[in-house]
Amino acid sequence: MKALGFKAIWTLDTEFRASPGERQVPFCLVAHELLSGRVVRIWLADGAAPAAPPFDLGPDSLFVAFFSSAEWGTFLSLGWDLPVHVLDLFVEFKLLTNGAPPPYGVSLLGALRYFGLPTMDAEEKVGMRALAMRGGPFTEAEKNDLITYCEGDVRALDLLFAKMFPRIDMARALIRGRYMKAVARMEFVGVPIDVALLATLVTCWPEIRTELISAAHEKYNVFPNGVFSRACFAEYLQKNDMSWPTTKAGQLELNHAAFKDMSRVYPEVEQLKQTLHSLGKLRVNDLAVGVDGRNRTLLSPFAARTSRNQPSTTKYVFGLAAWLRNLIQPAPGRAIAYLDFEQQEFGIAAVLSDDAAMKEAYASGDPYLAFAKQAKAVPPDATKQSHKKERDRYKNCSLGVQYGMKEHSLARRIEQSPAHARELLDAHRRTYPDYWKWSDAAVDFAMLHGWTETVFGWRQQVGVDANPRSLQNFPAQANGAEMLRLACIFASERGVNVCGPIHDALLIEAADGDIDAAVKTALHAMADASNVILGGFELRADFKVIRWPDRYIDERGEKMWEVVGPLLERLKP
DNA sequence: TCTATATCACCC
DNA sequence: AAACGGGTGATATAGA
Repeated sequence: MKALGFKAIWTLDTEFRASPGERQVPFCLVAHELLSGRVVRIWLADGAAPAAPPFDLGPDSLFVAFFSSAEWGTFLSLGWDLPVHVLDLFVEFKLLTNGAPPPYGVSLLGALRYFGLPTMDAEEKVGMRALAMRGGPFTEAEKNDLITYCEGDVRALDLLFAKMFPRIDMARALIRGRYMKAVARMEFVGVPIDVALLATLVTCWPEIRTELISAAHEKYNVFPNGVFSRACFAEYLQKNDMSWPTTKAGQLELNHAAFKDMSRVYPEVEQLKQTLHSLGKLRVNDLAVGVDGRNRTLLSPFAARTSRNQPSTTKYVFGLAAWLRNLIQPAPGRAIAYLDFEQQEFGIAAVLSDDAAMKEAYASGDPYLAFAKQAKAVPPDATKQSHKKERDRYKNCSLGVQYGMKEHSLARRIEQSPAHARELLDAHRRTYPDYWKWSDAAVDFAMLHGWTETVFGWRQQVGVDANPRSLQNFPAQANGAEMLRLACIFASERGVNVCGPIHDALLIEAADGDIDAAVKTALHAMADASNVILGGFELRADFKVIRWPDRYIDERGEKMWEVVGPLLERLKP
């Protein structure tokens, strides 16, 4: 460990209280310096916390923790700086076992058991967690229990670190650790929410539901108790002599796609389709909003096999249906900006495969229309407006290829014959031969060697039963995740308030007068991230700024607001 | 009655 | 045999 060149190596753990949407309330911290043997135990609640941590946070120290965004959240709550170098054993354990889930899970307990290390009694852990959840005030005995428990996890970390150390690629692990700091900052900032609209939506939704249902019930008679009934719908179909597709299990196919298909044959089910769709998803009760009106939740970094974040889809506003993004609104005097990479996966594939035609298509600014031109399906002077339909087909083909889509699904998607879809896919192979050489080789490599990895070493173990389409998609998606992590790191370290990541995008915030500068810094961060991952190739990024009193508007939500908006106006208290 | 599986919703 | 990648989560149904 001395060979690493650090003057101090601290393992550390903190205890705190976490409530939905709120910042952490710190209780205690224990840290162990491995070279000197020094141990620090600090009570952090009741105003007992020091103004700064009692150790050097500079580049000579390494800080080792497990799921350390929690620790850095505690630091931020205390107004402390964050350390320069972080090694996160959760992330490294996740990496070590990626693609072959470990038998006891990826928690600290699971990792300890994986290596045959002694673990704390699970019951004791549950008890201590309950105590932390309950929160203060604590008796002296309870304080002591929490610190002792915290110290137990630090001792466990010491053992885990020793076991894992030989298998850690330190240079890259430190970048991943750096991301865990960025995660803590994003979780700390959160997404500004229009809490008044949220409250109205929550209060009025039951009534809106009732109105939508009773209108549809009059016509179709399929909501007998205020809920959609399959049996009644079957009756409706029979009475009107309508045939309807079924699932493998023999049930009526009731998803949106089926309704969409069938409403072409039976236009009379159109209204029912819309009603069911509107009723489909309004779950805002779990949205984690703090008393300061900000949406904060665990971002679950590195949760996906491709290393993407995977926050809860009910607690994180960007996981909800797109129309609910209208809830995102900067406070008076503030502004937000949404910045996203343009056609990120297409660009990554073009650069990593070094396919000249594909890179040219990306450089054109409209890769999908460029593809259609390269395939000679449209004239060289075609535009988005003049050849909308063709562009849409080539776009769907481009996107589908990334996921390993075949002619059957593509045909369905573009509502053309399988032969037509086949022709598009063939055109892709003809137009981008080097991409296909590279992509096929990547799949072959993964199957032959049993692993695949990104440019920064995010590796996935690959079994013989692996889905080849998943392997085909891995380079684009996983390198995209690497890129966004770097963008988050650069932006947050350069002082931008990053509210959260959205796979290929960032939401940032600043005072109204500072937002343009913040956008500029964030765009630079994204460009730098692209240059690092793609060896000097800069993907373009797009952005939109939203200033109070405006709110985030997602065009996919317009239709829904046409239905919900007026009802809300009429029903709101 | 509880749990596993299927289906569906939504996101990038 | 299937043929769209990575996910979370709610709900309905089947089976132990």
